[in-house]
Amino acid sequence: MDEKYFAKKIEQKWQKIWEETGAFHAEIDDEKPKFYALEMLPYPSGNLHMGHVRNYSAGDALAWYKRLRGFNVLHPIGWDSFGQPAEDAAVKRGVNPRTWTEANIETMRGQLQRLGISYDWRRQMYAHRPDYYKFDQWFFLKMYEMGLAYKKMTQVNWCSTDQATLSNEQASGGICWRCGNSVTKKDLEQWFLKTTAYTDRLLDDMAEIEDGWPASVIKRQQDWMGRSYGAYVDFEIKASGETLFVCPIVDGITSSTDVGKDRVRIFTTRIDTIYGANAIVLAAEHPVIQANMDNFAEEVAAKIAFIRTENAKPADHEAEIEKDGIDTGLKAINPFSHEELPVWVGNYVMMNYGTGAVMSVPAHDQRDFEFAKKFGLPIRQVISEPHMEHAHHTMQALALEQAFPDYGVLVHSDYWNGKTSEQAKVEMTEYAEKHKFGEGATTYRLRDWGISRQRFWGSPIPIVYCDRCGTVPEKFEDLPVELPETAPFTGTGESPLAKVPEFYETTCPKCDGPARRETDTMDTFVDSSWYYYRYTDAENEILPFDPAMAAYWTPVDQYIGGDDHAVMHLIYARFWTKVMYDLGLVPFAEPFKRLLTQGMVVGETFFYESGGKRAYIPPAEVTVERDGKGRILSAKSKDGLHLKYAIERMSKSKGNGVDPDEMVEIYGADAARLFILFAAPIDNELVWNEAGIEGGVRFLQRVWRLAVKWQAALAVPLAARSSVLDDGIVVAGNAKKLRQKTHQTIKRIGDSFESLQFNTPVAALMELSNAIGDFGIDPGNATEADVFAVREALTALTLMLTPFAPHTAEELYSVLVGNENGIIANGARFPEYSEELARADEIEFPVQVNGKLRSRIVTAPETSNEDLEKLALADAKVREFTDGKEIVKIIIVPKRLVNIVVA
RNA sequence: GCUGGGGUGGCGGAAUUGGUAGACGCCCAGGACUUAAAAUCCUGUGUCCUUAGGGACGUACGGGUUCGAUUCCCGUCCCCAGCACCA
Repeated sequence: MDEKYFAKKIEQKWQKIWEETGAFHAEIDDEKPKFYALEMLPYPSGNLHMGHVRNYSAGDALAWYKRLRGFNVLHPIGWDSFGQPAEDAAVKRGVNPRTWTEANIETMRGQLQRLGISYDWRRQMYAHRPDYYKFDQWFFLKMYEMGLAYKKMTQVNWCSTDQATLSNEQASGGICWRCGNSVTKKDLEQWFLKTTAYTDRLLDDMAEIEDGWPASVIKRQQDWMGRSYGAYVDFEIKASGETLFVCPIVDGITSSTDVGKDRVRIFTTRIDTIYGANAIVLAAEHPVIQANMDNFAEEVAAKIAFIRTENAKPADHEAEIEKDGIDTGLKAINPFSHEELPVWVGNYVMMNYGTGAVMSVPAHDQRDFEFAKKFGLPIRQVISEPHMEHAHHTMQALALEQAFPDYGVLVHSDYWNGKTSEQAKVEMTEYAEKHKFGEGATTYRLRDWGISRQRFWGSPIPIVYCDRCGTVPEKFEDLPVELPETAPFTGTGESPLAKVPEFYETTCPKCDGPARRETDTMDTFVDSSWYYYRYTDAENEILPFDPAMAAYWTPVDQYIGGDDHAVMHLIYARFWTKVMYDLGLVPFAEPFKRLLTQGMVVGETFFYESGGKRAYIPPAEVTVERDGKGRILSAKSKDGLHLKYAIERMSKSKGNGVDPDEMVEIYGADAARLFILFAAPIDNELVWNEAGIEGGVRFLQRVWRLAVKWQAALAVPLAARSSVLDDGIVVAGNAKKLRQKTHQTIKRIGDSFESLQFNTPVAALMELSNAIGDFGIDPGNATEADVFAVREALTALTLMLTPFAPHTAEELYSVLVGNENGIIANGARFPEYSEELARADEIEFPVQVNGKLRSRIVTAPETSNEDLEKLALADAKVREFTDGKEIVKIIIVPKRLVNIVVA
């Protein structure tokens, strides 16, 4: 053992040993309980960033902890290696996406290895390699067979200048992110997966996992899927005096929108308020409106067109949009009251939710209320507060200052008067069903998952178009449909694959005639929907994985990753698992038992604004003036420019990133990992500050020096001694106190891991090492009991340090145990704590007078209440506050405190 | 606006769910060692008052419950995140 702590030396040494001994190779073992620790797989952009380091340090700490607890741990990693940046690199720099991707993976794997994360490297999966994406295609065909994959016409964001389809983000603000010209909508046939067929299960199965998932993620998924219970109601439509024009069935709209040529279907969650309807309001894009456009008065048509254009513009989330609309002149008949209502178009009714049509009940819906106020429509209250008299309601409604959306008792509703909202909702829905003008209905916000991408760097969709047979799925045995070596990359137009005849020219799997392949590729969320199953059987060529292997390892016991994947990725993965359940591949429907979302790693950024965009200056090139509290007063660039500053997510483009390699080079992997977990609770945002990491190094050096100091005294190998002291050796004084601290710490750290806290156990380790440092007895004068206590403390410290600083721990452990086989091969376990030893034989009782701390008495924790009372009352400092006063009562909390109440 | 999570020293953060607020670390100051520096070690470090012993105040703010509140209840303010006319 070196006198000094050389991080790099021991890190390289143990990384080599781990690799040579296959220390982290996981194999099925029915003797041991399994634990599947999973972190979200990285996109191989070229470099690891500190967010990755945080994520993987936490996952690795947990994996090590579970190993030490005797679990058979699966801890794998892979590469989310399909996606746009590879293709952008091809467009910009002419590099082949495959070459670019493989090189990046190589770099990042090296970085992860230098951090010493304990992965089973044999199990890596690479989304972009045919042996993996073959099974993206396999799943697609299965879903096609199940009727879950289908093709339909939809609108996409389209930039006509660039001839490119854009994602919503790329079309943000209604302008193309690349060329700045305005974006239009374009119809395109796209493949969809029927996530909506699973919405109820996605929502209902949350009951299974809600204890193990952050409440915020559960909530966001619920909001995202947006289930609401209500009813459809059909209103007959009349064109006042004229014939009504036929309303065509338009694709892309809930099929239930169009129930007939002369009816319009609305969705409501409040059918009980239907007698209060004053109008039917349709979205400007509603098919009934579209069909009658030519028929409307000029100003009506103009207004509708205007609203439609406004709707197409990107929404400004800051401003509240004012209600707008126009009476179309059409009339609708309320099927309950038979009242004739005007049909309006309103800008607040959205075509893509429900049926694109609502009944407007201003008295009981705030939006309808605002609409009615603006256009002077009547407001009729039909739900009363239960205590109010019937006669007062109409008058009151006129005076309403806002809508009354609560449940209550029905009034002004004929037959239904006096019923509660709850009753009326059920009975009125039944009535509508019976009379065939409506039905109970549940609507969702969630749409089907569009997976077509007009890109090269993704898994080809295994479909063939044949003039004779139509749309034909590729045969399973002919998978994978492989990407060609390269394609013309322009970054514009349709999929690059459409320009590669060798790719798209094929024969029909059915009739062998000439046919053309689908040239779109799949969304990369497909890859990440099932990769964690592939780890359990990474080289299977027949199936995505062997169900028996997956049955041992999955479901994932702990998933750790960024909060930003709370909705999309985690819904798709849950959806995929449910499909797999239906296919009989897995015996459960929820893939992740527990989820931990870590906070972002952020840093200071400096920038100036030009043309509405921020131009960033790397912090290293900025002169910063700070106040005594460390807050920034001003910042100047090299050329004297005054800069603005913020705290933002670390990224290359903002120049505020920290290079993990640099951290490892300067401080060592162990210090970097330990510090990033220590610096803040895992779910908090972490503002990176370089000074802190030095504290991490100092701590490891301190531990190292303690080991060096005691090495000679502890020279007898651990194995030669029993783990319990021989009878007859009395452990007392400092040794006893140290043992106490050791056992208290063992308990604390164990508890912390179980509740997924990583910052507090590091603090506890620091305390324990401080306690060893403060032991007060030199190795030269140590008794056998002293040596025992120190050995116990150092051994526990070493083992409990393993999850945070595994290299250092391995090296220290090898010294303690006298061999270099490693912690795992030695069968080391997380130390056991003893309640008995952790108990202090003297504790400090605070003594309060009237709830204020006045003194402390030190005595045995078991001291009786009577004795505590006596001791407290006799205390000189206490008497200053009690003398001459009447003692009302004395409260004693066992093992906690004494509180004397005086008058 | 709605929903969720927060507000504790100069900073990051602890606090066994009602019982000594500020663990641990960073920063800063002083000291030891050194020719010097680095490293290391020691001491101090919530605010105010006090010659000392000590005292008063203190967990966003205002109330309340309690012997006792960072913790529970009511009200207000502020911050962060998500959603945003979802009928």
